[in-house]
Parts: sequence; C-alpha cells; structure tokens
Amino acid sequence: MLRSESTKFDPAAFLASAGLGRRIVRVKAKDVFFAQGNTADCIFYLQAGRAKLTVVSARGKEATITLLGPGDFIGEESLTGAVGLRMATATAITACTALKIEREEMVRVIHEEHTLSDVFLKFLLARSIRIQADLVDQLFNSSEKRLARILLLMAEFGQPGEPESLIPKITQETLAEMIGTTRSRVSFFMNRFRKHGFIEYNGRIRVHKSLLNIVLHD
Amino acid sequence: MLRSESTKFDPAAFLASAGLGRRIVRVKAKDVFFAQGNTADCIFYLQAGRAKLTVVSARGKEATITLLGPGDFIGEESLTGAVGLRMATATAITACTALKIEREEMVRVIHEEHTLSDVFLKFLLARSIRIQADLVDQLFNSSEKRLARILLLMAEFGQPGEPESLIPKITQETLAEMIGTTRSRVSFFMNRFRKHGFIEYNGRIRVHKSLLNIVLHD
DNA sequence: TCTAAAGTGAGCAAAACAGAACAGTTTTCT
DNA sequence: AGAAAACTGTTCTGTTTTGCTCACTTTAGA
Repeated sequence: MLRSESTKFDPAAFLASAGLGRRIVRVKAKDVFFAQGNTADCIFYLQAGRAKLTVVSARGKEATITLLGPGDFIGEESLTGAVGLRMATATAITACTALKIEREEMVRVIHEEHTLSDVFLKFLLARSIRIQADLVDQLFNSSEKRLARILLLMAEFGQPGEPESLIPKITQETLAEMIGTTRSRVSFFMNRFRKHGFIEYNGRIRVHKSLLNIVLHD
Repeated sequence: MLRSESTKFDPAAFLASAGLGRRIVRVKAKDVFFAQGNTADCIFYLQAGRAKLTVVSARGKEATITLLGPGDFIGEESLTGAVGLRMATATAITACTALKIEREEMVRVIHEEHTLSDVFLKFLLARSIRIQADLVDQLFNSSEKRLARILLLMAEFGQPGEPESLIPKITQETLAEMIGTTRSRVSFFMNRFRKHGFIEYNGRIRVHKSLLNIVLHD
C-alpha cells in the first residue's frame, strides 16, 4: 500500500508527470484554471507560465491577491476538510502548463509521501507568510508605499537570471488591484516615481534601488 | 527510527504532554511568547487561553494580525528553511498554557508522523485562508464594513457553548489595530452601530444579527 | 479606598482617496 | 494596414480618513 516502502518516491518526478488522478493541462493566456464559486475538487501545480489569483467583490470591484509562477500550487483551498467552493479566480497571464491533481489523489499522496508533503508544506508556509506581509502592508501603509513595495517585490520575482530589477509586463490596472486603489492613482504615483528617478520605463518597468527610500523612510 | 512503525502515534497526546524537545510553558496575561525580531527557533501549540499576534511598523504604529485560541499553533515561521527572525509579536491576552516545541523536534515529527503533519497542515491551511480573507476585506471594504465584519467573526469566536453573539472583552484600540484605522474612528462607528440597534454593550459587546446588513448590503 | 492608568465619546482641520471623465497612445486582431 | 480594444496621463469634485485635542468614565493596582 505504502509506495515509499517499495519504491523510492521522487516529488519532482511526481509533479512533472501525469499519472493516476493527475494529468497535465495547458491553459492559454487569459483563460482560467477555475473561477470563484466553482467546486474546489482539485489542485494545480504550475510547471511553466505565470498566473494570478483574483477576487471580485459583491459590487464588481476586483482585487488581485497574488501572482503565481513555476513551482507554485494553485487552489490549495481544495484540501480543507469538506469539499467547498473556490474563493478566488485563477487566471493565466501567459500560456501555462500545469499538473492538475485530483483532490483525493493529492490528499492521499500528501498523507503517504513525506517528501511531497514537505514540498507542499514549504509552499504553504511561504505563501501564508507572504499574504500576512501583504496584510500588514495594507494595514500600515499609504497607497504610495504599497505601490513602491509591490514594485520592489516584483523586481525580485523575475528569476535572478535576467538583468534583475526589470519587472515582468504588468498593467497599472493590475497593480491598482493588488494594492487596493484606483488606476489613476497608480498612474499618478508611477509618474512621481519616474520624475524622482526611482523607476524608469518605456515598455517595461525598471526599478532602481533608490525606490527603497520610499518604503523605508518615514 | 520511524516511530509509527513500532508504536501508534497519537497527535493529541503529543500536543498535550511534555517530552523530548518539547515542554509545557505558562504565560501570564500580557506577557509575550516571543517578540518581533527574536530568533525563530521554536513553535508553540496553544492548549488553553487566548493570545494575539501583532506587528509594529517602523514609526511605532501597531497592527493586530489575528487572535489565537486553544488548538492554534503560534510561530510557524520557525519552520521555514533557514532559521530566521520572528516577524510578529505573540502576546497572551489571558493566562495561557502552551506546549513549546523546539524547531528541530517539530520538523522531525512533522516529517515522520503523518497524523501530526495532517493536523498542522489543516491548521496552516485554515490560517492561510483566513488571512487571505482579511486581506481581501482590507482591499475591498471601508473601515465601517471591516469593523462590522470583525465583530461578526468574533461573535463566532467564543465557542458555541456560551450564549453566542457575546464578544470576548476587547478594547477599541485592539479593534482599531485589527482593521487598520484609528481608535476614534472605531468609537464613532461603534456608537453608530449602537444607535441603529446592531450591537449593544455595557461592559462587553453583544452583536445582533442585523449587523450583517452593514457587511452584506451595498 | 484612592489614585493613576486605561478606555471612551466627540469634534475639527488637513491630507489622502475614489470615481469619473477625456484625450492621446500603444497593442492586438483580422 | 486599418479598426477596435486596451492602456496611459491628467484633471476635477466630493468624500473618507487621518491625526490630532479635550473632557469624561471606568478599571486596576498600591
């Protein structure tokens, strides 16, 4: 019964290939993995591409909770006790390749394979900490500081292979949704940052270290 | 080596008693479990009492992230890869009894005992979802709605043994810290709620279901 | 029991913000 | 290439929120 007793279990291999209760799916840019209100009966492991998690409020306002990249899990709310509903919508930003794992299979494997539950736990811990940091940021800071912080965080987001400080293409609308303000406000601050030399952009945004001054200094 | 192969492992028993790498501690009301900036080398399992998690900003403003009760873990950031620092301060609200588990021991047990890692995973998932909901609330709603929501959530907080809708004693200051506004603003809204009959209070706060109207209706 | 500390209710000016509008620019699709 | 859609910079108005201050009440501790 326990796989680990007979064969060596490799979480990387598990998350890279199809199998019982799991298969590889491709999601085109702007298509959704799942939408808010859907039944939460599976979890995705993002192999390639970028995606985002958004929520819409009662009166149609939209908020972006987080951006997701390769190695992230999507839809972990499916693993709670009872089968519930999706609380957010997961949308592909670029074309994505992901492993779709059925709820039962994921629960089983997490239960039986330490190595995989380690991977998952690490992800969940990191995510939980990041969201908590976002909440704290929201509680403490003004829109301007929140924008500065998000820009700095995203400058790291692109792997340290690229000439860092170059931010993946993103619209002011999405930035506004992430920091909880309006698009016009983002536009206003972006230009202020640019005037002060904290950032520069023609097409994509390049963040200068000096932007830290906005976040750090009172 | 693997405990589960020889003896039956009982997570409830583990979390209820002292042992190797873990011991029971008592924390008086207003004393701290740990403070922001401390080395994160252990995790607590709260057996009895109530506690809160707070963060202070650069310029001394304070935010309350969450309230904690029996069955909650405190200080899970200690389980991330490298040994880091506490990102928040955990303070006892009432006298607390908790199991203090050393980082290494917790990592070991989570790794070796499915039943405990299940318990921990469930906690982490719930917490992560709750904090995400708080973030969404913060992104969408006005101070007034946030206050209404927190009050409603806390009305559930007291176990369904008590005549529910009676909120555990809490100051306006703490409420203000939780929803990210000023104390005077909380005072203002509380009186408005009271005038409309949504809540009543002499010493402790009693929440009426009608308060839902504030949260739900546009 | 008395006093200091903590908590509460109010009010006000200044700052931050939302929301809408509109023209100009860039992307995307056919 | 040309039209439609998406994105950006900017302005304006009214609202919300902050950051105080002060008087009063309740609570906790010596």
